[in-house]
Amino acid sequence: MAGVPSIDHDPASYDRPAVTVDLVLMSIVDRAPVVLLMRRPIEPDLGKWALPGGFVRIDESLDDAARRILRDKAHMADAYIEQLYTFGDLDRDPRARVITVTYFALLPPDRFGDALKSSPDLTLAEIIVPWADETGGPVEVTDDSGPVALAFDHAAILGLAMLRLRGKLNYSTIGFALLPETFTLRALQDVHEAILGATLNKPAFRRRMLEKGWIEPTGIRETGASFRPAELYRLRTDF
Amino acid sequence: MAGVPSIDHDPASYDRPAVTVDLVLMSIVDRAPVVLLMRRPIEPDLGKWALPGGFVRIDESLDDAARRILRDKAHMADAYIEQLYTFGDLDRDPRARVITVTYFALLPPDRFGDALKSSPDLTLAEIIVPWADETGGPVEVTDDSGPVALAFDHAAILGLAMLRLRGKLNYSTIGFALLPETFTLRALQDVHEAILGATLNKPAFRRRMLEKGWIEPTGIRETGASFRPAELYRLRTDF
DNA sequence: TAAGTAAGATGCGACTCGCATATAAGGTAG
DNA sequence: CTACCTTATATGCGAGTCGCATCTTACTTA
Repeated sequence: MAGVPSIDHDPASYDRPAVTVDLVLMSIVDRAPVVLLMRRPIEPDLGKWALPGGFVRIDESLDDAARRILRDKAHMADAYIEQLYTFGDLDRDPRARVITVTYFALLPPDRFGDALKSSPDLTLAEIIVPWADETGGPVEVTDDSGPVALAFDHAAILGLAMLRLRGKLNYSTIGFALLPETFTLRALQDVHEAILGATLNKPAFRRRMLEKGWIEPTGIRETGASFRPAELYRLRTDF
Repeated sequence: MAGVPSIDHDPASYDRPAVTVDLVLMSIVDRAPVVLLMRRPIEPDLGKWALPGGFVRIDESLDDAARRILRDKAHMADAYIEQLYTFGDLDRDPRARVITVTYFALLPPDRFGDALKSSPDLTLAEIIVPWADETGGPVEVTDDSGPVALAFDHAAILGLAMLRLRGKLNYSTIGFALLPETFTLRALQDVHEAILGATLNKPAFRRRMLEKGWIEPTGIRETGASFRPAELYRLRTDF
């Protein structure tokens, strides 16, 4: 979708803020939500961890900028991506007035392997949500070596992403972006539980998912388990 | 809330897009949603109706820019205001690359009187939503003299505002911004019905609103009606 | 062949919601 | 003063949803 402003002056007559895009790239690892972070190579907040981001070029749309940064900085191929919020307070960067449009994307965890191998300045950090339900607020982040210091107010941006994700989980197919093409109902429930930070009732979850009509059975069953194999489902593409 | 980008180059080394803020100022008149529009005084789309908007200054936050435009261009005092979405496609304005952050606000209808009197280039146009439920899409707009031609793709922006408004109506106190300080349950239901474009069941609506705990009775009753007077309620401020 | 484990199904009580209907409280007309 | 009109407010009931306990199924392992 594209909008057009109501302009009544020559745009060139104003000083312009810089515009950047930051990405919240999330996944689920070991039943916990994680986010891709980059170590900042320069001041300010040198050495702290930050969301991957970059400037919007004059000849690319915001969505294109988000996809370019996804590809070049986060080393990811295309993914489900969605605009989150735009941050425009003053003094967000000591060097210049910067407005940042944030996007968030969801990917299966195996999609992060190449990115993490390509650079030691990338990490997948676990998100700990210290609030419940619709409360909102900043989140905390940890990796293998303990709590992670986030640059700027990226904890608040991550909190907004978690809030949006939780809100959309039940009335959109957003959660399936974290799963491979075929999956079991148990795997789907694990994704929901990780995002919501709560355990769900199995029969009720199963009923709800099947009644939504989003998924269809493949007729194939999981293999390898030492117990009754679960049926594999896929997201329907024919609506 | 304020975010800070991940910057790894000097911001000054890039060409910068212009950034504007557009406002979707909505109300309810005669049980229909309406929006404040300005007639465009210049090309492009001269003479068409557009959302009030303007450039973001280098020394004001996005939220401050929205409030300034609300005051100066729409002639409104402060109001409940909320960021909607940011539009950043190319060629949105033939004169320059422009990124527009949209906000929407809700006001009781009497708050528009001064603004409409102050300028013949302002109008309150009725919004006709041609879709139901969560579908989304552009809306149509009419005023006393029939269908109104909207500038650019402002019909799509308005559609997004209606979608957001409908979505938040049931789990936030957003709808109360359209009512005076005290109101009857019937008036509250009229607001909900106008926004949702559907009639609601009266006992169920009343039960739901009272159970949410958002409102409290004032002990005062409506006067003037030639039938049983309704109790006046107010939005609780003590949470 | 029995035991163990998790998938998948079923039945039930609590709760919500729409709807029909009943009662209450004013004004108005005679 | 009283019957009547209109809308506010309350209540009771059936359908549908959801959580939960429990039962059955299917596969591996000992």
